[in-house]
Amino acid sequence: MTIKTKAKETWLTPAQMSERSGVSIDTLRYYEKEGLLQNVSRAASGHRRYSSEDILWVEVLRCLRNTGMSIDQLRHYCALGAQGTGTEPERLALLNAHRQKVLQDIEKMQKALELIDHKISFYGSKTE
Amino acid sequence: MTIKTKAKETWLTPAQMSERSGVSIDTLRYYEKEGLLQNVSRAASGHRRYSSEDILWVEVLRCLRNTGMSIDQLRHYCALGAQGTGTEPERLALLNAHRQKVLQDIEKMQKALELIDHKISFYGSKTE
DNA sequence: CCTTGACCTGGAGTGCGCTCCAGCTATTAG
DNA sequence: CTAATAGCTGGAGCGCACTCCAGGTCAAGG
Repeated sequence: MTIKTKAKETWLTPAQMSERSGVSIDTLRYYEKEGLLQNVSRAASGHRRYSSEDILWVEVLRCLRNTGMSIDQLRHYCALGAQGTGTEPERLALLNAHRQKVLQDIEKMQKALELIDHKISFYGSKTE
Repeated sequence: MTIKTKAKETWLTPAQMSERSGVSIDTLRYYEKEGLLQNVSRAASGHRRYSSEDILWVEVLRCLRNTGMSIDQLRHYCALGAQGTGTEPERLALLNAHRQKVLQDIEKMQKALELIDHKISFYGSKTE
């Protein structure tokens, strides 16, 4: 159970959050709908107010998304987080598995890069 | 103009080509339709027969696709190749631009990896 | 009071890169 | 000859990750 410190936080409006995180407002709402972003606060008006915690978490989400984790996997990971204590081993396992995948992806990219470089060097000489 | 050596080549059927290249038959046809795979030979029956050149080229296509080049960009690159001599500088430029993008992507992945590792190390200690 | 603009919701639409399908032809095994 | 297998075509369909839209609410400025 994460205890939110009641200290004055600077809440961000959707527009500010979007600007700050580089994620569109629509996508933020989409993430929330999919359960990737939980317990987003609301102003009396019903408008969202994002906390600094949310900012950090969206950063993590983007990091995982950018490295190829699917929304579905992310949803699973977040669901574990929501269940709280006891799920840490599984969460850790998921992260480790993802880490391996990213390492492999990087390797593949580097292999591909070699081929591209090779192809480029062909153009250096006259014949294709 | 690429002059095909008339020497006995071992032509591959679509099924063989698919097996060999790891690209599905449907995708091979799709690539051809999109102009990424040109002048594929045909048997008298009308069935495709892929040459060893085709094998090599599909490998290049996959390499570029795997590193994030879009079908659209690939189409452009292939169109240049089809136009023949004179387009080499532009082709080279495209490859170089792509190379830069791949380098940046690798860097981003490595940055992301750091965050993931950091997150993983958190689970090593007890608090999330 | 009226307008403006940011935000709300549920749901429809989009773009990409395939993937599948119907209906047909050709080749091969028995 | 027949049946099974592989391939052909044009076009429809799919999954993912958003992205957009209609129709409505709310708060502030003039």
